[in-house]
Amino acid sequence: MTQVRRQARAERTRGALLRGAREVFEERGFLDAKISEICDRAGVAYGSFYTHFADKDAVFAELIDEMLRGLLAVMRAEPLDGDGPEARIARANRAYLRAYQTNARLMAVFEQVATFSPAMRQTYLRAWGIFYDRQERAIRGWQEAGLVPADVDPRTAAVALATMIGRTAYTWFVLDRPHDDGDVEQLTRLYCRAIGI
Amino acid sequence: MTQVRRQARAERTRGALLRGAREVFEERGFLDAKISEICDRAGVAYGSFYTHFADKDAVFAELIDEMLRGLLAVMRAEPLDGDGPEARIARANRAYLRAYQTNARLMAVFEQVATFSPAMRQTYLRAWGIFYDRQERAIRGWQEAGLVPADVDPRTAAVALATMIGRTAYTWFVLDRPHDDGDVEQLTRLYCRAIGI
Amino acid sequence: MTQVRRQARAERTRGALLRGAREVFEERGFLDAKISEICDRAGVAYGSFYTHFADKDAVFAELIDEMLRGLLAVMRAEPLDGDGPEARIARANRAYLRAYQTNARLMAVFEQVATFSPAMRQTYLRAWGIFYDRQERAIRGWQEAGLVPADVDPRTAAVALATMIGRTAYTWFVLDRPHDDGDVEQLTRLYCRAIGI
Amino acid sequence: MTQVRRQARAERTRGALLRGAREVFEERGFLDAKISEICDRAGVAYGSFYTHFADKDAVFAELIDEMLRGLLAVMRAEPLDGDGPEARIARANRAYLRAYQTNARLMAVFEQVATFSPAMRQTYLRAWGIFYDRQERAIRGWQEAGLVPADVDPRTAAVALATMIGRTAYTWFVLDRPHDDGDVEQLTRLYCRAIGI
DNA sequence: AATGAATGAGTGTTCATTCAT
DNA sequence: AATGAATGAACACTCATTCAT
Repeated sequence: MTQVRRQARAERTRGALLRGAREVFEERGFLDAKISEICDRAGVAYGSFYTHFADKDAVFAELIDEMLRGLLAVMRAEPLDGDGPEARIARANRAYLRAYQTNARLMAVFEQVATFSPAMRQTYLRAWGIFYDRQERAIRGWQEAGLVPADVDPRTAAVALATMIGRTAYTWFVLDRPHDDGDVEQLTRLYCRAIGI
Repeated sequence: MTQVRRQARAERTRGALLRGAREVFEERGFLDAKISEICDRAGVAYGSFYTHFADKDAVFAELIDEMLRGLLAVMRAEPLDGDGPEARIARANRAYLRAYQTNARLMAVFEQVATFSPAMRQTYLRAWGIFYDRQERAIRGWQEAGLVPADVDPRTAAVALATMIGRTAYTWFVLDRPHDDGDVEQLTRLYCRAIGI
Repeated sequence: MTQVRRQARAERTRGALLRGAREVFEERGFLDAKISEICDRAGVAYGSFYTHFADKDAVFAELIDEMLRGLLAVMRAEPLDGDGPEARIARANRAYLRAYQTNARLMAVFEQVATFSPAMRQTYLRAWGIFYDRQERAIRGWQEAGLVPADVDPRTAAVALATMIGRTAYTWFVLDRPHDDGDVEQLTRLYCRAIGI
Repeated sequence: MTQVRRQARAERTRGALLRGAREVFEERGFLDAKISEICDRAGVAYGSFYTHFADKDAVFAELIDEMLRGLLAVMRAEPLDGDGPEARIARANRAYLRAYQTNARLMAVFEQVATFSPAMRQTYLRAWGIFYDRQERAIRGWQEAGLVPADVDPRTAAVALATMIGRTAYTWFVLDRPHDDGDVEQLTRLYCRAIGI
């Protein structure tokens, strides 16, 4: 029982630390985030941080994993309006942009860290790999169904168009380029036409 | 003449420093670049750095300005094969990707720094603004000539497609995603189709 | 209890640092005092300095506050020989000079720092203000009691005579002007006569 | 003739440097005075400073010597109102305070530097020695003439009272303690009474 | 588990002074 | 004499991480 209580307490501390870390990373970016401030926000003693995380990179990695899992969940939950490739593409784009916006501040830090941390770059590449694969499979399927012309290379198209969507999200929600809701449809139209739909 | 000789010496030192800085930034990224190493590479005393640059940010900014100017020059020099929108788009993409590749390592650092330095972010946004504007004008012109459908929004399309090309360059040359020469053509085809050409 | 022990350790470190700082400031003056040397004297790691003090100015300020408090305590403890204004003035002068002498080396640094640090200048002015006020009140009291002529302006006299005593202490104990014990009496006689006693 | 012209030119440069130095020292104090700023003010090349002065201390010393000479000249020029010891003391005090005020900003720096530079401290002590001696001689004379009681020790009184005047000047003109013109008379009255006049 | 004091490596920047023209 | 570029020693401060209670 003491065991259980201890674990519960530890879990609470850990959770507080995670929440504090997210706040601090979002406000200051990775480089200017101080462990001491994370502990302050968590209402936890300075040294306790290291009871739960190996180092600064470790909390960050955990936060990103959590965010990425949430992102996929949100995307899966996105409703499909109508059917056919266009509806699917619209859904994927809408879902991605919505999920990105929700996490924009942490996403910004993710992109930042991927820039100088080899480990985080791997995570970044892996996440993109998943998107690329998924879209490649879809395009390939449409192609086999005769909905997409044969001269489209599914892999290249998937990479380029996922990149377009992904970086547009960054441009809109991190760099704050002005945009409006209609732009999401425009984006989908560009995507569809690009692969000949 | 003495005047000139003096300036010449200073110019030489400054140049050496700039070259050393580029090397070091490319090898280590901005954060791990040490002024002392820059000076070593330049064969110049530590303090001389500060004779020519206010600080680390200042050399970096100068390097980026220089690179950006070079990039535009290279792009202007790219030959046009054939005519019509498709040839123009192909040319722009080819030029951009080639120029990016030439400067890939410094570009990577540019993207990194834009991630945490407000000043560099401004430079970054300004540079992209130029590309967006240029492509928007082109699309608008084709639209007026009846070559591009009316339902394409020139601004949104320009931003999205420039982003696609730009981020693909990063993906290929910085993140080292595999790609081959044919992919450039694929990219151009996607671009053209996306705007209905 | 653990709490107490912890605080006790911190208090010990802090005290060692304070003692080390006093030594170093006294030997080298403020400008040539190095944090590293303070830590060496305290037998403490470099970084520990910053666990206890914000910066060099902060330790110094604390040292000065402590010294000033001690100075007032010593002065209050000075015995009064006889009564009447002359005895009181003699006592005050004796006390001040004795207390100054005890702290002469740190006093010298205080005067030095007050010369270029606005914050320390404030402390300096405040401390003098206390002396001025006290002597002004005394003179005013004697004046009301008919012991001091009406044409003496209590404030001006207090400021000028406190200044005389104060700067004489500096001259004797910091600048090492030769002087002997009888000079204290001379000083008191000058003070008394100056205000017509 | 070239010789002469050269010398004249050098003299001009030197003078400009001296004026620039005074400005900068007065504005920033010794520690924050930069050779480069002195040269800027003088409209002279950076390196030329060392053609005329051995180092920063050297210009400062020269400035102080010049100021001290001027101070004595101003004091000698002060008119004597009436005769007798009181008139002489009034004159000396008036003269000193006036001369101090004229040079207050540089005086402040002089006091500052005397605080950490052994050489400047010597100059400081020497200058005060002159004042002490002069006042000691005067008091001794008046004592021999029966104008001052025998129990006054001329040396101690001279040192203490010169100190009073000198530090009051600092207090008024450097530390900006409020004071008015009548205070000069008060000061003189305190001085006179102190020595029994 | 929690606490918070202790640790110490790491580096950008300043600026007086020197020196080659 | 004048110029101004080159030099390099010197140092405070930060903060992630460790560790004794």
